[in-house]
Amino acid sequence: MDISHLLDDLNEVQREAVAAAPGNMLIIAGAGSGKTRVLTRRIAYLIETGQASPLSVLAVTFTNKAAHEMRGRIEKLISAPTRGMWVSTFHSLAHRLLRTHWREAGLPQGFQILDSQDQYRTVRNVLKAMDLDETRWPPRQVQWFINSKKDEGHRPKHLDGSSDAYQERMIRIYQAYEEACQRGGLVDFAELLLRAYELWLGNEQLLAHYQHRFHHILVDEFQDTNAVQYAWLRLLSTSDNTMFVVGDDDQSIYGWRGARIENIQRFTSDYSSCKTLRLEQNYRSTGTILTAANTLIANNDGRLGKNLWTSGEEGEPVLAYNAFNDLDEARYIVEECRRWQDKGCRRQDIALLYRSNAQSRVLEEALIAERIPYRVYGGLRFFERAEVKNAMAYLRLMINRDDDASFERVVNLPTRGIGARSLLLVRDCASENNLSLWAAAHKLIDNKILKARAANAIMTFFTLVDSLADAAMSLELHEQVEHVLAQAALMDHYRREKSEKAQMRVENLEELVTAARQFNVAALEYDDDMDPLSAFLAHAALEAGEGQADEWEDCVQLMTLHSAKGLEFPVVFMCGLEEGLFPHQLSIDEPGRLEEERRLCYVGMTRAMRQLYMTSAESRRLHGNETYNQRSRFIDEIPEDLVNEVRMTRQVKQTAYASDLIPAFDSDHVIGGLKLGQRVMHNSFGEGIVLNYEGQGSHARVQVNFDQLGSKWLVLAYANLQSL
DNA sequence: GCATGCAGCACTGCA
DNA sequence: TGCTGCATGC
Repeated sequence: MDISHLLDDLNEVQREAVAAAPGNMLIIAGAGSGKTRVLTRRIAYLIETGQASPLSVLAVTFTNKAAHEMRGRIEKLISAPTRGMWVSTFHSLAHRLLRTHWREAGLPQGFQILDSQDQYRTVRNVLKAMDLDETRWPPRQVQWFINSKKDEGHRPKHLDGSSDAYQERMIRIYQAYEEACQRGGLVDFAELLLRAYELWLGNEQLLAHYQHRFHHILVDEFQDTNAVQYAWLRLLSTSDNTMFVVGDDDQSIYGWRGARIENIQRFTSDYSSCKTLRLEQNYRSTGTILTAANTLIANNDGRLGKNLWTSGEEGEPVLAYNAFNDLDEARYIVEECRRWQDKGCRRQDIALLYRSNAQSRVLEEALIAERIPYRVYGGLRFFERAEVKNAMAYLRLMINRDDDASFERVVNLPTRGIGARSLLLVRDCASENNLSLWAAAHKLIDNKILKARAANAIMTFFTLVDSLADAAMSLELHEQVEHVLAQAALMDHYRREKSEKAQMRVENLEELVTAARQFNVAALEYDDDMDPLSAFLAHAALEAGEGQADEWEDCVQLMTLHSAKGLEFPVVFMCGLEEGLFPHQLSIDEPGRLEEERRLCYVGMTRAMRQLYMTSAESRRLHGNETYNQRSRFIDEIPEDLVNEVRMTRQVKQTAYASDLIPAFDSDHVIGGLKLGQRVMHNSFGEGIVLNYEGQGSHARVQVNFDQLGSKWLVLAYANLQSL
């Protein structure tokens, strides 16, 4: 078999990795160093040289995007069909195992996945049932506690709360939450992984089967594995099979999700025969961008050490723009987008990256105003929209009547006369008798505890769900969805609603039918006989609906820095580089978390191929109120000679904030010799920047954001400001 | 039981 | 800013 096409265009280290003799390997792969290429070529090499059959390959990644891309690339490389080869994310892998071995895993056959929204609601219900005050036991905190324990592999029974009353109570809540999930046949994201691990741990035969099957285990983004994932991989690997793991400690950005960067170091000691290779040649970015990123990341301690280099051109300096507010920042960015576009750059080659989703709005508004098409990744995704989740709740109940999360969602939607009082009875009955809500409601009706009216209403609901499930037998997937929308009167419900969003909701429901029609069970790689509806529900929970509509239209790309990982763009704007926003306020005081922010910055910078922009704003409207922040330390950590400060070229023409406070002004307008955005000096407050003004003559006041003291309004006549 | 309006609150990132 | 819970009136 000719394998030259797999090796010819690789550099020396890449080739060494791809064609290495069997054995455990750790590849430290810098950003843009051809990591995915090495991984896919390695798989193709193993198969084409006859060392592996597709059946014996297990390749794991973290995101669906990466998994799809990997499979696609492998398919192009090899002649054999890739069927039977497992290429997927940790979560869908775990899900698949649990589906196949639901009995051994102690789950009902129709178990459903809880996304974090569902999990939050479930936690709240548990707190309610335990009669705990939400202000003392914030559901978010409880949720975080549960997830972090699961990520560590701890069940309530493993935890000791005897020394700490708070801890003790948290453990009891965790316990109660687990019982609620078990009752409802519900599995959250962390549970998928933990259960899959326990499934193998407690089942030698089963484990042996998979150990025997997967001779070649390949892991992407290894730095993002958490304790359970690592333990799971450890279980699977024996002396007979080999691990090929690829990672970059500098790109570990999921510590908050339990990822353990030290798993990389551990790997080399746990697998003593392991060979380590470093991919340091970068094929993506200009020399300037790489040096800037390298210098930045050098501020972190305890790195494995790595220096990216390129044989390509030096390129342009990083452009830094310090806007005087977020609107000005957005205006600058959009203007630059326009310039690139005019120069012939495709819109999809431009990415606007930000730390948190809330930042997208101002950018979107500016793009809309300039009529530049854009696409936002992440944020509220398709399958997370309320109306879509409601429809999905009916579908889930059809498969699993005990799904309490779904029951709560739609038992009275559209309203059918089941009010808070009746539901309270149902919930009480459920927790007293350890029943699901569905079963508890049945019991209440059988025992004639509910009033006739409420009982009838609930009966209507029962009949509806049962008949939907019956009808589903003979319908195609998308017809099932249509049937639900019609029979449960969801479509009518939203058609009647007269809010502005109603139209949108109706369209989303129509889109859901389309999504069901296009959904291809084969795409999920389930070779067992999972029914299409179950597969669709799992797909919705695990894939939240990225890649809906418009994917191919030429659009400017907007996304968080986290979701940009693994992607590359010729032109990248990193927005909102301000202390408190990036690095985020919640991470600033802890060295470990600050370093993770810095790695996130590193990830962002290394997305850029040709031109990198880093923008910031003196003031910003966030969550409804104005904040004033210093420019991010990350910009200062880049060598000055690699950065070009863009000076403000023009003032904003108008502002969209409270227009009653801020009069419109034109660019030539000068107040008392000062302009907006101008730096000034005050005798006692020090230096600052003019943000705003109001009034005229002797009443004129200016708002100045002082570097040390923050923002103040000053009467111009007394302030004695010196312009700088 | 249900629709509506308002006050209070929270809010990083993701499968 | 946007969601949630609660009070209100029907």
